This record gives sequence, structure tokens and C-alpha cells, in this order.
Amino acid sequence: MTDTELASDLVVYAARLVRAVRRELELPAGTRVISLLDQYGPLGITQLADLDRCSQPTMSAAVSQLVEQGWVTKERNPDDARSSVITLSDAGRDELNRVRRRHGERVAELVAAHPDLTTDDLATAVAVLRGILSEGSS
Amino acid sequence: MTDTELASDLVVYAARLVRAVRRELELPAGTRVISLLDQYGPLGITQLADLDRCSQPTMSAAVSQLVEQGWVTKERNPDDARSSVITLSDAGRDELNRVRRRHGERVAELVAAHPDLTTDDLATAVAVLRGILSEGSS
DNA sequence: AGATTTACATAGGTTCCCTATGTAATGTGG
DNA sequence: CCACATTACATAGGGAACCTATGTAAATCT
Repeated sequence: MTDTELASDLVVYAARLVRAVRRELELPAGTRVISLLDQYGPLGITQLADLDRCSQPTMSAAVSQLVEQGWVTKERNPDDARSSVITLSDAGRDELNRVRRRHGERVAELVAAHPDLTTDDLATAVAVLRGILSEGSS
Repeated sequence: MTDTELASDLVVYAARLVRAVRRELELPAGTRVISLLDQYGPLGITQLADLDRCSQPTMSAAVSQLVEQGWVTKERNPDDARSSVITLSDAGRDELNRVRRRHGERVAELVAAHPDLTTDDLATAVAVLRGILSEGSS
């Protein structure tokens, strides 16, 4: 199997995993946003859109929803009145932890059902996905 | 890092990969369907919906579109007039190969941009995702 | 035969995401 | 310092991919 074939399979199976998890657990778009804020700290709308690889209007809408839910705060940037600063709230961090635990438990079940998959294998899979996505944006 | 934490990360990064690829390449829902037909041979609507983990109406609509595009054929099942038999056409198989090649090339580029990721790592990641998804449906 | 189940179609609605475009604030060249 | 481009967002309008609820016709069961 070539790298190209493997890479193709990676996309297909990644898509199926996401669909399978979403069916049972709900994986709202907002989760990705608060995950990014947790990882990078406070950010503006456009920065978030770039990191999440979505359009700026999409991120605007997502942030509005998160503000309504109380999971982030949105303030004017004192250094640049055009932009905003989106900050993860404590409630948002709690939500993030809850979602992560739910997802983790569910997928960990699936992993546990396959004894031939070791923790090392799992760690490698995560490293591959994360590596692929780091900076390889264009 | 525990298995649960790793599993949680796996979901997050899988979701980001799918989004990243979809942004550049288009990963239409129909691709999954013809991929399933390629893997399992001719199937009915409900069987396809179960395999794709989507609802039956969703699969009905997806198949209708694929028929219009000429990538599958839909015939009445001679053994059971209620059901249909969806079959991958030659054009559909060509399309599948084209899509796979595009996805593979794009992700292979991303992989190539990270020399610390070996082919073995990639193969492990694919094996983990496929393993997780095999039969672990419920 | 009547009732249930199965396979699919249709209706209506939600979520997520896009492009196009407007607006206000910030830099920039003459 | 004033017109102009650029940047950061917001708004408008629309499309794709899902869902649940429900209807219909064929197969199966009692």
C-alpha cells in the first residue's frame, strides 16, 4: 500500500468515525471552537476562523451562539476597535471537559473492544492526525 | 495520557481533518455511498443506510442523486417488490477512483510535509480508525 | 383474511456552512 | 491630512446534509 492509498483511507475512516460518534453523542460545531480557545487562549473571530478552517461569517455565528450559552465572552479589543477578543469562560471549560469525557469514554469503549489495538497504537494515530493538521494549511 | 484522553483527542482531530479536506476537495456524501457499494456489492436502501449509519430517508435522497449523476443504478428487487437493488455503475467506479486519488494525493502532501511521520505510523493510524469502526456499531 | 412488519417515499425542519456584500476602524501614499 | 486600500466583523441569502414523523405498498404472520 502506498502512502497515497493510506492517506485516502485515513480520510474515509476519519469521516466515518466522526459520523459514528456524532450520531450517538452530538458533536456541535461550538465544541471545536472552545477546544481551540482552550488550546490557544483568547482569540479574535478571524483568527478562530482560520484555525478552524471555516469562513469568518460562520465563525461569527458560532461565537454568537457560544456567547448566548455562556461558554465564551466577547469583548472589544482595546488595542483595535475593529476586532473582538473571544475568551473561554469557566462554564465553557466545564463544558469542554464534559464533552471530552463523553467522547473519550465512548471511543475508549470501542478501542477496548479491540484488544489488538494498544495504547501506543492509539497515541500514534492521534499524533499522525495532529501532525498532519499542524501548519499544513496553505 | 489515558486511553480515554487519547480517544477524545482522536475524535477532535479526526473531525478537523475531515473539515480541512472537505474545504479543499469536496467530500460529497455520495462518495461514502459508492465506496460502500464498491466494498459490499449491490445493496438495498436500508442496508446502505445501516452501513453508513444514517437514516433511511437520508439514504433515499443520496441514492436518488447518485442515480441522476449516473454513478449507480436502481432497480426493483425481483425477489421482493418492496425493496430496490442499488448497483455501482462503471462511471461510479471511475468517480470513486478519481476521488480517492485526489484525497490521497492531498493528504499525502500533508504527510510528506512532516518527515517525522513514517509510512508505518500512517498505516497504524488507518488500522486504528478501521479497527474502531469494525462492528463496534450497536 | 386481517394485523403486523418491512422497505421505501414524502414532508417539514434543523444545523452547519458558504459567497456576496456592507460598515466601521486602521493603516498608507501623495 | 485627505483619499484610498486594507482589515475585522456583521448581515443577507442560500445550499447541503442530516433528522423525525408519517404515509404507502408489499411481504409475513396468526
